[in-house]
Amino acid sequence: MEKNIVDILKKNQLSITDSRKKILSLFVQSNGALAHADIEHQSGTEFDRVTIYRTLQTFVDKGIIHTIPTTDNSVRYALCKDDCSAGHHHDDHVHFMCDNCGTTYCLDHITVPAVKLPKGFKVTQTDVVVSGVCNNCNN
Amino acid sequence: MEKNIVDILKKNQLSITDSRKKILSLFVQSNGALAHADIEHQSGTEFDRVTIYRTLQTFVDKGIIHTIPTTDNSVRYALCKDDCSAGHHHDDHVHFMCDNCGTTYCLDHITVPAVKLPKGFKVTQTDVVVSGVCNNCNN
DNA sequence: AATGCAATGCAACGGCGTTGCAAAACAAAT
DNA sequence: ATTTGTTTTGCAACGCCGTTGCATTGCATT
Ligand SMILES: [Mn+2]
Ligand SMILES: [Mn+2]
Ligand SMILES: [Zn+2]
Ligand SMILES: [Zn+2]
Repeated sequence: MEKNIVDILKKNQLSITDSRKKILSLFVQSNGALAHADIEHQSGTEFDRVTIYRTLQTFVDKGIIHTIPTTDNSVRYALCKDDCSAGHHHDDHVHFMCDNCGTTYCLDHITVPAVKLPKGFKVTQTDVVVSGVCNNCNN
Repeated sequence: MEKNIVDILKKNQLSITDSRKKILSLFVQSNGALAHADIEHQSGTEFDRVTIYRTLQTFVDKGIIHTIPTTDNSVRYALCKDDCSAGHHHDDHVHFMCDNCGTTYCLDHITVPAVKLPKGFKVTQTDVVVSGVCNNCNN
């Protein structure tokens, strides 16, 4: 869906460049989250790594992708399927990391549970990261 | 409690060294989690930063401290108050990061909720990181 | 086609975490 | 207390990650 990719960029008032088209298409095709290294690898020497960093940051700012907290503290990104916009992310779903294949999934339909905190604590965001074996590896 | 510190080290079959005593005492005194930089700062030029890295790793291996997943993907450590031992951590409590003062807390009495996952996913660990304003800043 | 502005590539930098190795410190035995 | 073997430490070096400044290129608009 080359068309679809361009539409997403236009809708977010981003100019259409090769790197943005390529990187965004990688996210659309992928079913799991992508790290900077994944993108660098999958796009060969096509783009400078700085461009990848900047493109990822732009996409996050625009609400096109969101960062995912991980237990191995690496930075991963995935498409926002929620109604995210510039400066307002609403990706309140559970994330899953497979210990076997390393894939990180957005479980978009599993919303994070409410956590009761001690008096005096004000909650603004809750992140849930589940580790284990994914349905793809579990057969 | 100089005595207490040494006891913990002995109980874990670790030789008693200046760096281990110092670093462990920092954790015992602190009410929040510590990053490598915090320890480096609070111990001045007393120890090489490599020693701090190795000491932290040793403590994690022994089940004395545990790592804490954070949303800003920095590495933080805190004392295990649960019955953790070498190779077997059981720190299934919620962690809280204050957006205001930056402190990361172990909410030892708040256990992580069970999360229902789609069929085929096997859960081995669940991490919950809550962000917001802590009870110390909220006054 | 020309213009103004935004994005990219390149080079350099600082910070983080790791590794190898020699020196120092520790624990156990004499 | 001294010796001995083992563990820990400090130092140096390295690679990786993410950032920044700046000149060049590419994009969108007229
Ligand atoms: Mn997600
Ligand atoms: Mn904890
Ligand atoms: Zn898997
Ligand atoms: Zn606070």
